[in-house]
Amino acid sequence: MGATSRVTLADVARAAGVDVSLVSRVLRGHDVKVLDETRQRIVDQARELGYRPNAIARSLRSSKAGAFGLVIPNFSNPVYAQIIAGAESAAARNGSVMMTTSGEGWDRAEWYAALDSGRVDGLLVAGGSPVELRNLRVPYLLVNRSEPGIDRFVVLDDEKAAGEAVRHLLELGHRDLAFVGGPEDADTARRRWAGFEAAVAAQPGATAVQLPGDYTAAGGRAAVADAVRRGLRVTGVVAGNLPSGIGVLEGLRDVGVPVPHEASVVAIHDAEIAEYVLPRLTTVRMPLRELGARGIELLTTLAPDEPVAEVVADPIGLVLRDSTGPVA
Amino acid sequence: MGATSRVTLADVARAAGVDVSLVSRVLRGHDVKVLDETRQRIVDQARELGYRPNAIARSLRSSKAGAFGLVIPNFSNPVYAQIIAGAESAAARNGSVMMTTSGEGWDRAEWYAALDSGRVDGLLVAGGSPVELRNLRVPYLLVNRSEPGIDRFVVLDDEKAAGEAVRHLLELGHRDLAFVGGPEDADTARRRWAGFEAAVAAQPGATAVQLPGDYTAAGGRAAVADAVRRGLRVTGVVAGNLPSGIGVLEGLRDVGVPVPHEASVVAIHDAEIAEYVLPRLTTVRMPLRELGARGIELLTTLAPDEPVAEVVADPIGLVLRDSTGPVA
DNA sequence: CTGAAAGCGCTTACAG
DNA sequence: CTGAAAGCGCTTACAG
Repeated sequence: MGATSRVTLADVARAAGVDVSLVSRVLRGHDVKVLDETRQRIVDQARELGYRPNAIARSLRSSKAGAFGLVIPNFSNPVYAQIIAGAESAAARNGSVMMTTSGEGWDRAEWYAALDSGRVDGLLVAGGSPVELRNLRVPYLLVNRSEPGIDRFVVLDDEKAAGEAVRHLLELGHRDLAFVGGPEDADTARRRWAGFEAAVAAQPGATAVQLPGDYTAAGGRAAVADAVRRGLRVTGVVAGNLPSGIGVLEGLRDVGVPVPHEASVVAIHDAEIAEYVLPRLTTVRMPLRELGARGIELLTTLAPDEPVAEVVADPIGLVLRDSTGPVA
Repeated sequence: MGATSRVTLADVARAAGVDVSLVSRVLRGHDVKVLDETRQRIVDQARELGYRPNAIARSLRSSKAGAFGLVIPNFSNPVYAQIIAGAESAAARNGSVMMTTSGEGWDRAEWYAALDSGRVDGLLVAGGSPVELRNLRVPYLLVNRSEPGIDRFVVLDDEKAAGEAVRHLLELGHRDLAFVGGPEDADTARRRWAGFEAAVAAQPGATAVQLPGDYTAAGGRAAVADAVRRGLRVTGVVAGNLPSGIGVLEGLRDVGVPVPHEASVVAIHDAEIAEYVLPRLTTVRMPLRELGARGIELLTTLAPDEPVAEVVADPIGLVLRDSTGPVA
């Protein structure tokens, strides 16, 4: 482990017989004009001693953390995994590490204070309470959500995605369509409903109804099962997200409606789990990686208080599996 | 955003008409004996100015990062979500933030250097190449794996878990048992096989066979399907992990063996996805949260180079669902 | 009870 | 081409 007293710039300088400032310049690979021999001595000694720059000291001096934070509500949603992957790649290109956290076990306020303390150059916020954001010093950006009164966010083109789902169902001949929504405070669900409704309205004779959901499998299951039991006529269902879609599959089974023979189901968002359910779930793939990457790019290029309201629209596309088919 | 020039201790000190050192002591809530009136003035001014301590400066001064890192191979495996959750809670209790990262997009060596630079007080390593670990300055601990030549790790009681799975199948009357293994380099798979074999051996007349897997659904599917096609007689299958188990379900369907009527399947590890497949998958729940939490505890209590080889054994337990039943 | 000083490990003008 | 100085924002002995 060799956690024995870290080697500092001063150690290298002493060993090489030069000043620390010269070591710093040489090792950082700056504009330095040094004798080849001196440079060699410095580089050799640095390697010999196993010198590693101290990021903390560098940060303090330069007021640059070399790190970005990503706040998510929890790690068990595959949607976040994709956002994280995109953000990590973009951060790497920037030479910054990505540090993702969900603040489980912390008091919200304390936790935000701990994050907002110079440790990161910017914060991507994909979850957590928006109230605390206002007081943040560090530049932040909402990803995959917008919030009234917050003028910095990147979202996906939820309307387009819902529209794709509807058009797929319409092409298969479905006319009685239902949308399983999300929780009250999810702006994504509102936009998806808007896209759903608009796409249905474009088809004469087609009807749109919204079923109350909460973005969970249990919610989706109950929503469709209840609706069918109450006599709702529906052959095409668009689920607001993946868990809902899986729930819808179960709900339809509960009430004896075979999928895709008597009803088709499409969910917004794609992830591996869609392959594992039965029938394999048709989805609309969303550019989540691209969203995460774009978030980091904006954080690195925008002024800290520059407003931004961006929509990442591509690539969005239907992933055809077994839960959709022609109308019976 | 107010990203305008951060407020420092010096600003508060000036406003309160005292020295920075006093402000530091008061705000840190140390042993300080101060006039109530002075303390009040300091506290008021700090709030008034919106002072937030700079974690970087504090770190540099105290050589304590107040953060722990967790390295995982990727975020899309639900097993890691549970480890992360446990680690975050434990870190919070310690007043430290947890920063999780997978290094996607980085060159391994560069990335380890970026992590090993004073940013964290310790590193929990649940993935990534072990070779780089040797050169690390920061104290680290392997979680959920062991590695030859590395004497710091916490693992789960994989043998016990496999044993539980086997005993469940034996109780149901199954005697021809198969284990779907993991990749060559997964020590967890070796331990699970050992536990499987020992438990089967304890039952006279029972037979154990190992099928080659790779911890993926595709691997599990191919393994059982091939085995059955080749004429292997098996009614009880233990899958080395969750994806394998889901694959086994599909493989059995491929070759027309109904589950649980003609074969039972149990997977090691439990997560929400087990509820979503058909039939719902019986699993052995592993203490992953506890593992993550224990990792952080050890990192905070152990000397940096103190060896540790710990097994987190509880709670391990069967989660009975629909993929197991009495022998036909 | 409070202040002045030193120093954590760097980087960046500024001299020479 | 190289060195000496200042300073990033803190904390912690040490004085008084």
